[in-house]
Amino acid sequence: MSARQKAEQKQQTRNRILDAAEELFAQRSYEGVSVRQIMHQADADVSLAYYHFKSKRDLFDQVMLRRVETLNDLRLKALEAVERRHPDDAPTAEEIIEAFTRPLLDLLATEHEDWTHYFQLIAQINSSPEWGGELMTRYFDPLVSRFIKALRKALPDIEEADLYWSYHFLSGALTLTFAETGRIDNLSNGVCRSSDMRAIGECMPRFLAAGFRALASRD
Amino acid sequence: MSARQKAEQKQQTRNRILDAAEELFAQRSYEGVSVRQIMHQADADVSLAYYHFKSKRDLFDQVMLRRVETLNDLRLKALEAVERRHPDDAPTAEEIIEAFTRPLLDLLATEHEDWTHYFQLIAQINSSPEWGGELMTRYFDPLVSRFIKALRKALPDIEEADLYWSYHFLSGALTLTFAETGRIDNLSNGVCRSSDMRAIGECMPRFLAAGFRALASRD
DNA sequence: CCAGAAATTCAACGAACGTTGAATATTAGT
DNA sequence: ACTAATATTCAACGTTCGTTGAATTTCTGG
Repeated sequence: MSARQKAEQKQQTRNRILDAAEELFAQRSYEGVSVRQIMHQADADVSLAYYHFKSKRDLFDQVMLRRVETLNDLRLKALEAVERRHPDDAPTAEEIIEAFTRPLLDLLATEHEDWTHYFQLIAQINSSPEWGGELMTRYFDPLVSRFIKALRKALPDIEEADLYWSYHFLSGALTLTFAETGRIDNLSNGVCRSSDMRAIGECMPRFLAAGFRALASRD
Repeated sequence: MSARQKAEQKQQTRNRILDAAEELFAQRSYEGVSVRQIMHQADADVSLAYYHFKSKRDLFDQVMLRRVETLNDLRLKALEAVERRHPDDAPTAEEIIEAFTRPLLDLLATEHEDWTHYFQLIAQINSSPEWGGELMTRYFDPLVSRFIKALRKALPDIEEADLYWSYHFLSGALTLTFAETGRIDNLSNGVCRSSDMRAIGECMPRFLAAGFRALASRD
């Protein structure tokens, strides 16, 4: 085995640990899961966690970091693609929201197993007062500011506060929806399914864009 | 001290424990808080928790139950009041959403200390796959079904699935907003404040009603 | 084939966990 | 004042927690 291959195997183990941690953190929260449980699921010794990571908290941070860059990249590219289609005028609010949403839909549709736990984790963090303000800001602020700028251009009449509140409502709807908690399955008696990304893609951007426009138009 | 007064004092202790548990559960999640920490904050001995409650989990359930009836009552009354103002025609979607939202705004505006931790707790539960589907259904389904029925009447052209998805988006926006995580304060650099119930009352129902209407109108 | 680095396992630490049974303090009715 | 019930405290149980240092395996480069 070459040194190259060895390094790859180390990454493999590291990723197995990250996978296990991601899934369990998403299901039962940070404090609700022990390092032992994570390492059992990863099929590795407990102390190996502390060879690959500094602490439980560091492991959590690496779980977050592993995917955030990919996600932010995809979303940014989607936004730039939309803007490239509008060299002169501004894109519509719905197009921008589409760009913000589509990458999540696509990832969940094509690589569901890889991403579903991550989005569950984001949802829990987003609505936690302990972690929400701080972590969401750290990981998503640059991208979000970029989208808000685009939305401001699409809706020139909207007031600043209304713009931020609109995004906040969008954020709540998004994170809950992509967390796939099964709530809507229960409530609708099976009429809607949490995992139905096609249905979500159809109605969510329309719903949210209409909300933005309602606050943008004076009355 | 009469037997009556004694019973009241017991309730006082019980409520002190519930207050402490509510606040800490809301801030750091169920597993993130120990019974010892709760009883320390309640300024009482650890084992007193097990005199008043069967277990940690039972304590959690009683925290949920203590406020849910009050809340559901207020919301139901608000809906009935709206319907009484429309003996012939149907209320608008915005009026119904107002009735769903207003009680929360009022409680947070007038008794903020009492209710803020409860709404934080609801938000975390709502977006947790472990608890979300089950608990939200148990505590809120009857009321929510009642509101959805009213919305169906207000928007006769909406398809069933779109109606449930719309409510789902509303639910996400609502729970995140009332959780007051401080996220919007960071993002907006102080332009918006999580605790500004007046601002929320102004824009949230309009935003959400427009979303519902956008899905109700064919295109 | 051997030296040495890298990856993994073993064994254990003190601390904190949920929970319990017996002891104690407080009070109401007689 | 005595009793019985209720409310609260004390002391401890077995378990699990996050973390660590030393031993051991695995493998590469010389």
